[in-house]
Amino acid sequence: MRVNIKSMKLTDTNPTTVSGQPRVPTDAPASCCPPLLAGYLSAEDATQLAQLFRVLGEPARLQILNLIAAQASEEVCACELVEALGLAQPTVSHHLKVMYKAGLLSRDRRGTWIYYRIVPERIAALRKALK
Amino acid sequence: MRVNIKSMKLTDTNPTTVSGQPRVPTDAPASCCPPLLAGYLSAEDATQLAQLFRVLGEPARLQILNLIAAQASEEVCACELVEALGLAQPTVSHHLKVMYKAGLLSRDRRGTWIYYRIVPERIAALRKALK
DNA sequence: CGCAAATATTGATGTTTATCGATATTTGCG
DNA sequence: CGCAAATATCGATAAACATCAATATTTGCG
Repeated sequence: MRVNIKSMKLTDTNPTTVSGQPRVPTDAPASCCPPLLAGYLSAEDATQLAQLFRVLGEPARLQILNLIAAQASEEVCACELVEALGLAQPTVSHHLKVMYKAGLLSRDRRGTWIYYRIVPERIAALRKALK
Repeated sequence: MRVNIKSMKLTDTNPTTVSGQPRVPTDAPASCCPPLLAGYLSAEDATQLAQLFRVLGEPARLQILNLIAAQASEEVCACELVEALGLAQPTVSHHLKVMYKAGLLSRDRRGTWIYYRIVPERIAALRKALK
């Protein structure tokens, strides 16, 4: 799919922060779905929730989360991940994009590097959905 | 180099119970993986855990869980699911098999019918892994 | 056994997606 | 601007998988 330049500015990249504040993509709701095991789950809720689980359904992505969580700084540079995961750079970039779009990661650009953090509320929402 | 994410080897059906006791597949460990966000997650752990999440990464399967949880009897007949989900019978059968093999569901055959239950420990393990 | 109902398997098909090499874009710096 | 490093996108490929129709298997019952 080819996105033209004008719409790209709006949909794809949102302005990066120069401060130290990580950002969260606008299209990812903070909490997604009602509890899976209590109450009624609509088809749309099921689709949303499934999409989130699917993001976690990839070993490399789980390892990314684990690697970030292991840092005292609570963040990790994308460049480090390439080496740590043993995957090609485009592959890592893809996984980061998927997780970012799912709202599981926030990003913070500092110069050439981009640092990723876990969005804890998003993980908590997932845990909550498993109630 | 291509990393081959090995799919679950579906050894065929294990013996079903004739008694009223639900069974759990032997190849599914009760609890799977160390916490995702604390401690070190090995590649194998990541693969195992990802496989579990992937099972949940399908709306129909989430709806199955939700439907079972909605029953006062805590169980549901496979035949009811076909109608409830609006999917073809083979498709439902497939989803049930996947969830059963993943240890998320237990089954109990009573005559021609097969009743499925949620395996709560398995869900709890998943929630625990999201810590 | 023979039938009917429930469930499972098979085979085919279309979609999604993980992966990589090649290449483009972004960013800081001199 | 021009260069180098980090990241993103593109295009291709292969694997995984959801889905269904057709068919097989299982089960209870008479």
